[in-house]
Amino acid sequence: MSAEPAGNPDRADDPAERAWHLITRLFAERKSHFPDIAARFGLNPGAMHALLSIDPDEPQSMSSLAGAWRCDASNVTWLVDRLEERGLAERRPHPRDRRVRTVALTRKGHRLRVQLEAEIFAMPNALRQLSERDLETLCRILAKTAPDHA
Amino acid sequence: MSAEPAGNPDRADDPAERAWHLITRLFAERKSHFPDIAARFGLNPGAMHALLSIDPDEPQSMSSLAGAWRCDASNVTWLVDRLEERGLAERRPHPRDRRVRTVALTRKGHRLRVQLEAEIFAMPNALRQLSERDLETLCRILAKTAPDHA
DNA sequence: TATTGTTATACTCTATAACTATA
DNA sequence: TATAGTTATAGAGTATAACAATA
Repeated sequence: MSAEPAGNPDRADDPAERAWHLITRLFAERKSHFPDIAARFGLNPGAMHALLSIDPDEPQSMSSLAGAWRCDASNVTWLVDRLEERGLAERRPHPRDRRVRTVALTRKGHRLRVQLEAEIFAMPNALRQLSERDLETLCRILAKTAPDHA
Repeated sequence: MSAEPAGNPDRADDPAERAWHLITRLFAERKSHFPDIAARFGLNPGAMHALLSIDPDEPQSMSSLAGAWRCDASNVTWLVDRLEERGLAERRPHPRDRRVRTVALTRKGHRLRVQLEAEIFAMPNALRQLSERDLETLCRILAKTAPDHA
């Protein structure tokens, strides 16, 4: 949302808040570039979101996309129409239920998605400036926050 | 964009990429809640973005907002109209240039913004689970990435 | 004459309701 | 009868162009 870094100044003495503030600041620097990136690829926010969130490996039904995107089913129809027009996605029949249509990225859609991800999730330069040792420490600690951490 | 964590799997051996992957994963967890939060406050994405990005301390001109929001000036007129209708922002005359109108948050707008920020930038629980010692280490390293780091 | 902001207008995006096909 | 998806339609949001006021 805002390009401003986050964090409650009243809790600057809380190390968890301070850490989160620093993390959001790192992310805010990227976030401000999103509209430019989308425009450069000729994508509107909806198409960009769709392209990034369609599972590249497993086709999903229209209704599951409506759930994931939190929008009406009729809007999924419209959005997928736009992606199909650009050759980025395609509807496929469901192997068992003939009512269902699944959506998959085309080869072209895949390629665009990869390019898009590279720019959207590009690492901020600020991180690159840290020493190898600091980066390893960062990874070790942050790994503990991952859902699959033992 | 996507709720998926980011990072290039091909570079999993690069500690900077690994660290960034872990950070984006933390942020993705928050990002997925944004639509709910906006809906809960009765805000659409445009209004939420506007409320968060209007400088609470210094009124800005319509044209500067158009630049910041990367949209047409006529859309700023429309958007600010909506905020004014809800009593969240108000137009003010510019002290010297009578062509210019500046936009400022009302007291009500300020209050809503604060509430909004608290939810948007709420710290993920995963961070809270780290030890005091890990959090301090995190802060020490991340502080080096801040623009004002000596 | 150039710039700021608004208005008139059209186009894009999204939702609601009615409909078709299948289960 | 219920569900998946589309179509018809209306409404919200955004842009382009013409305009009024001021510099």
